[in-house]
Amino acid sequence: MSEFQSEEEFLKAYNPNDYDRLSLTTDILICSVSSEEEENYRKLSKKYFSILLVKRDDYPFKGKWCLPGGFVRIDEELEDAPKRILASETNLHNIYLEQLYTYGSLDRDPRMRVISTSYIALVDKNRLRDKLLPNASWFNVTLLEDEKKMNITLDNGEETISLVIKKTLREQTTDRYKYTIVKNDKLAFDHPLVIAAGLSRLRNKVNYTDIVFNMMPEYFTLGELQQVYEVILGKKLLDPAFRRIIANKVEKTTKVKTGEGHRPSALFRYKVTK
Amino acid sequence: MSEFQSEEEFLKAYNPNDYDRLSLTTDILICSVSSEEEENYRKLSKKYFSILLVKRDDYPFKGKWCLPGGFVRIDEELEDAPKRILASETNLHNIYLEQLYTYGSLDRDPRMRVISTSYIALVDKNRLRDKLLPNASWFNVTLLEDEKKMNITLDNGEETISLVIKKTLREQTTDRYKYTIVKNDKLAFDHPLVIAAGLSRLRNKVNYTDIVFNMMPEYFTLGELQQVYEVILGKKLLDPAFRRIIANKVEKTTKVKTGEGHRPSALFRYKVTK
DNA sequence: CTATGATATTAATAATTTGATAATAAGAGG
DNA sequence: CCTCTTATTATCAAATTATTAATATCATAG
Repeated sequence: MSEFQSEEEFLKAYNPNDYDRLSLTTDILICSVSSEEEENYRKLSKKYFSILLVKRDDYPFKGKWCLPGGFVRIDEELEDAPKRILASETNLHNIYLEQLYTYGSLDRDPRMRVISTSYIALVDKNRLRDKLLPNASWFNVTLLEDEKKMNITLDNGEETISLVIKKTLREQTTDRYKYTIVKNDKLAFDHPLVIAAGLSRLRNKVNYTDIVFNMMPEYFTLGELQQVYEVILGKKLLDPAFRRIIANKVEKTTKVKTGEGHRPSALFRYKVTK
Repeated sequence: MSEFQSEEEFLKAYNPNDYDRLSLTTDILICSVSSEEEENYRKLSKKYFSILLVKRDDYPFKGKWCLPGGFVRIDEELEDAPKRILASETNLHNIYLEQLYTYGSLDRDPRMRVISTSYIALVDKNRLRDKLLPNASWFNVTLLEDEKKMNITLDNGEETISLVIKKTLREQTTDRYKYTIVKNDKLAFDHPLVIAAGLSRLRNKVNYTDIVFNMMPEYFTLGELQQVYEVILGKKLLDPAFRRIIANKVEKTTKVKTGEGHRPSALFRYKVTK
């Protein structure tokens, strides 16, 4: 039973330092697909999916790649931290942002006990007018997944990062799979787990939301859109089936994309449905 | 650039107190359905869904109900905290436990800056042999939801708690809905948000996982199972459709349930499929 | 000891969705 | 103008889901 007469009285006597305190950081999986500019410049024949990594030029994990992130300030709303970091990396505001998972292993940071809440952000590269920070780079993502593991390959044109994450089936006791990093040479912290969680979330959510359009340019062909779905889902889709599913999410414009050496495609736009 | 020559050297010089530190708690939404014992005793004609709340007998929020929870210890794995608390409340181990969401509003705890990672736990009440702690109580849950709001009613036989949570549709900028508490008289902290998040997660996950069986007794009739699905999904299901969906997840036993005043039902058991 | 009520269970059929293949369209490049 | 390539649409088959109806079986009332 309490020795206090009122909530006010209790709070006045309360000493926050009586409890364990720890540090909170946030890590952001920033996702996008290739931009029109990039496609013209590099003569790419298809859309691909990519994530943004930053090279660490300081300890810990000096020289390794990591997700953009940083400490959550004591006087900052939790969701404002990823927004702030996103703005500092890309100079973009008003970005799709969704909380992924909170990681809190005792040994995830060699410096001290750090908890990290991860977020996934989806951006349209065409909106990125400013240059990236010098130590940031977009990595093309390839994901091969089966019941036992995820093979993730990241490639920025100069360097290839190969991750293997084991999926352990758990029966009743908790979430369906437990993810364990079994191969990781070049990424800092437990960031492979964040990437795996983000790609899984995306792969799942693509099926029942319009989330993908956050990464698409304003105008796109259905072929390009289908390629993005295919990369995220990791499988080929049949044209008629894809078009049936997508039909009421997009609207045809009068614009077309020509010069591809074949029949031009109509350009579509995302149609917000109520 | 760093003034250190190695990771070891850096870590030796590192002072954790240079950064903001805050407290981390965990809250657990413990879910179950009515037990056989309870049904016999109270002559219940159907299964219902319930969550466990604890009455606070100390400040802050003295006299209000809240989810079981507590501080995460500095030397404790993040997932071990909810396990520890679950064991102290129910004396059960090896329970289905899944991380829900991390809440970090500046004003969510009047004492100080506290971040809370919430979990959902699913238990079979029939396994609860010990009495509950004196200040804990199971509340029957009714959920009415539409595009604009969630109406949640909690009832433990003596007291009724009525929550209203507004769902604000957000277009592209983030997760589909933003949840805001618009009515809450009897729950502490932001726990109505945790309940809403948990019920949504359950409602969604029921469709593509076997999660429900974590709350079921070993033997159950298909009618009872269907009732649980119906309460979670908040809608009536047609018998043949339900049976088709559930068919390869359960196996018929030779047992039957009689004495109900009508044709007896076969008892089924969960069949773990590879 | 039979009629009735109640839910269990399954059968049968209609409606809808999805899968797969094929046909037609139209610019680029020779 | 012919061929290549991808775009786009049509068509039909296959599978799934929805709906209705029929039958089963015990408890209880009379």
